[in-house]
Amino acid sequence: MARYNPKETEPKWREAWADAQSFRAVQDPTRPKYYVLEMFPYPSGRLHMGHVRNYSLGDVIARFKRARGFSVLHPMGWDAFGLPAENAAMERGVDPKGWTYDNIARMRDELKELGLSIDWSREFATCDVAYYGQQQAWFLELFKRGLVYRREATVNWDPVDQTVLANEQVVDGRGWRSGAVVEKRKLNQWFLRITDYADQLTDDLETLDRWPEKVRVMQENWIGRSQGARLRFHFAGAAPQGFDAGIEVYTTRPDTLFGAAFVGVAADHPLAERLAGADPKVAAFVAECRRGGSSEAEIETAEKIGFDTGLRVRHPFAAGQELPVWIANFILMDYGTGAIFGCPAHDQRDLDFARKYGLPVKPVVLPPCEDPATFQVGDEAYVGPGAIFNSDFLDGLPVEEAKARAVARIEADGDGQGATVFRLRDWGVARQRGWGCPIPVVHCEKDGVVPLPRSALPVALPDDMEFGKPGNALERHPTWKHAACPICGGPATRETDTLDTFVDSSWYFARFADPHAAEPIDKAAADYWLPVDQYIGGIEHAVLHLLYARFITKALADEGMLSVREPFAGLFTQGMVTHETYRRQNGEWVEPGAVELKAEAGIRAAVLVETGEPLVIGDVEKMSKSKKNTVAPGDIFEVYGVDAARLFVLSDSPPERDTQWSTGGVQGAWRFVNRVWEEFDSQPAAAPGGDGAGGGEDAAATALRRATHKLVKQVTEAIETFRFNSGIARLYEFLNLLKANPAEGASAALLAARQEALSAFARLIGPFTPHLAEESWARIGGAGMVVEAPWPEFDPALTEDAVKVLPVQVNGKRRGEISAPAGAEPAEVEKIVLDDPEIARRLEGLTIRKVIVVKDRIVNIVAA
RNA sequence: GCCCCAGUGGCGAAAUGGUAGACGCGGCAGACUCAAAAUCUGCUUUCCGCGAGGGAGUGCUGGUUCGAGUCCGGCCUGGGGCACCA
Repeated sequence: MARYNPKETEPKWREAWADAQSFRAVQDPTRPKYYVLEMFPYPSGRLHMGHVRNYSLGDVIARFKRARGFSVLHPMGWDAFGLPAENAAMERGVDPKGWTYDNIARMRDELKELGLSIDWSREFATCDVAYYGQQQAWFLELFKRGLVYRREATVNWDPVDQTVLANEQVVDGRGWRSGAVVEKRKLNQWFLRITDYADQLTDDLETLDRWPEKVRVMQENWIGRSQGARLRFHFAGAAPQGFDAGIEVYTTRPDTLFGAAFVGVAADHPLAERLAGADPKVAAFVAECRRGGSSEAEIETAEKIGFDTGLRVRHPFAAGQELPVWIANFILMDYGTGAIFGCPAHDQRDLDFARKYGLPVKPVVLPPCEDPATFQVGDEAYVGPGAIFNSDFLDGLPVEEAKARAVARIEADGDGQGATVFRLRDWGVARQRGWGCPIPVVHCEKDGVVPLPRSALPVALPDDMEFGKPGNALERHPTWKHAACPICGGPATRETDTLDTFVDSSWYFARFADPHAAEPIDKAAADYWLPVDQYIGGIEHAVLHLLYARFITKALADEGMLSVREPFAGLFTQGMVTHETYRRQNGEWVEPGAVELKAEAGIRAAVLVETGEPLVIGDVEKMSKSKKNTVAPGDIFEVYGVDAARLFVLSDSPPERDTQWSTGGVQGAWRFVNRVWEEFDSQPAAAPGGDGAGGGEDAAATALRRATHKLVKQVTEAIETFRFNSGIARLYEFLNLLKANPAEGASAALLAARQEALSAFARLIGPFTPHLAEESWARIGGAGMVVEAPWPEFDPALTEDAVKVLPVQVNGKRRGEISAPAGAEPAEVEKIVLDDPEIARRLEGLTIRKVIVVKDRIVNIVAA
């Protein structure tokens, strides 16, 4: 009996699958389709354990669905534009394109080694002209629809990467890649009108019932829809020049208007800027506000400061009442209208401001059970429900009703209207980078910004850009940008900004439906395959990629290019792969490969292999180069084979949780692989046929058959509910049972039962350890390959035991057990229990009050 | 501050309201071996007991229930997200 040799078997089966084109996706109208997609990788050149986990998870689903009779699409591609290539180019003087394609070649080999059930004929990279040329095509369509526009805007400028960042790419005031503190700059910028879809993007979240609640909440918060009203305050007396119409504010609490103490505007509000131009004191205050940083820490600690302009406005409801106009640093110009009315009694921030500057605090919402004569607001604003008071025509109304009444009055007076405001901003998509998808427009002196005609596509990147220094290599190129204006034919300059790489990844899933189509998206193919039934990736894209992809899908649907309005029907966010960290006494990190783990007196210790120096075992953290706690998948494959690596990464923790890589763990998986093989290898070739019933009856055979059918049921359910770790645990358990019923010396009945068990087992492990499954299947004479075999079925009659062992509790504590026929009625069970001498002994001296029998489960006797 | 999620052995974890700790890792003991590795077998929540057996136990606390890791209320700790958002 030979030890299982993955180095021989694994490549053999990968070749067999490739030869048979087992994973080719076929548009088959007679079968239900299933589209499994994992977020495609950036081609860094090295596969890491996170990839192994992500793609193994998807592969389990893909292989399972295929076996269940679905027509499966499981493609792979490369998110290939982006800064790392430019950085490599700058540091090492290589060409980003060559560097990227080399990396792709290397990673493709590594991914193929994983034995994934991918249709490689659909592979593409976003840096293929064939891909980004099509992207330019739909970009121009969106341009025509007015979803693309250009304006001067204050943008997030990353001084290290020397490019603009989207709001979503600024985390805690720093660039999400470079970590540099982001500066504010005014630039002419390209935007996609994602805000046109803000309502839909919020509303449709409700339809995504197979998305994690967490992700939906994060998107909802990010879009930040709020219902309120816009409302104009008119100046009492002469209005400043240009402000005859008054000041427009946005509020979500029109019900509290009678509690207004002031009107405030942002420091960069046009009114503040006008006043600053005329009054040095205002100018000085505005300048002071600007000095405040934008980082979270600075905002957190920044004191609320204000400046009384001396201007006054009229209260819209209370005739004769006037409110002072302040400039305040806490009001944001880019939210709402950049102006507010302050109601200190019912808004904490307004209250802090009012206390500081001695403004009146007048409560207008009365909390339940408070006396209007005595109710006062102290240091805490009252934001809860209640009845309006001190408010003229709103008196006595509950908050929600008062809001509606106040808005109705504002609208009747012509001073404003109900309004919805979003936190979401339009998506700034231009990047000042050479390694990206060119924006297909030219700038003509005569005709301005001119989109190119479809016939001028693709606008391809030049192959001879110079990446030796920072900045935009496309801009620097000597000739590329010169072009003819499509309108006048005169000289024009190409746009040298390229698109954010998140644009590239916002539609790739649709391109996979037919990656070679002459149009961006082949409608018939997309109609068949989309939406993605199961999308799998990291939680870090909860807002960025997943929001952009939803937006582009809706925009393309409105363009008639897609029929679906949501790209991903099911989303699964998997956890990270972590590892223990090790440090030398001097604090230096040590990689796991150089560490030997020991246990002395039951306590784990780590030493440096080379010198025996004791190491400090640190926290378990996400695998990262800086902590040196990475393990190269290739090294693991070399020692244990691919299947063991896949199995461990799937078996250790629930998929949504972080999983901890450990040498011991993968060794355990490796042991399982070998033990499985031993069972298959020990089964005689002449064993009776596979339905298990052929060998006659005996107790061991019957028990094994029941266990087999139960196993099929349990593993099937585990895969369907993403509880892969539990499913694998059932397989481990079952293997132990097989070992307890060895082929050697087995009866004919048991051999037949084993044959049935092994036949099911080989197919059940297929999604997890596909190579081992094939080798095992072949060993017991399975027809064809596992990838062609249907998923095993179970006989419900065999998943239920004929005799049930019921635990018996007395007053909720387990005191013994009895056997009863399955489905026995409570009265019958009760009799068995009370006749049991052991139970009777337990009940001595007690009076039975009640006997609870849960059919086939448990008995509880209440006695005193 | 607001919104999610989680808390179970030495560790990763498992348990339709029904025998808590399956399965794996680690550990201990034994078998095989000249020896080691590999492999195999047994034990491994904790306390009392030689034992049979018994007590306690799922972050804390109260409740619902014949019965709670699971449901409800209050708290503690950790993780994630959002936040001068009017």
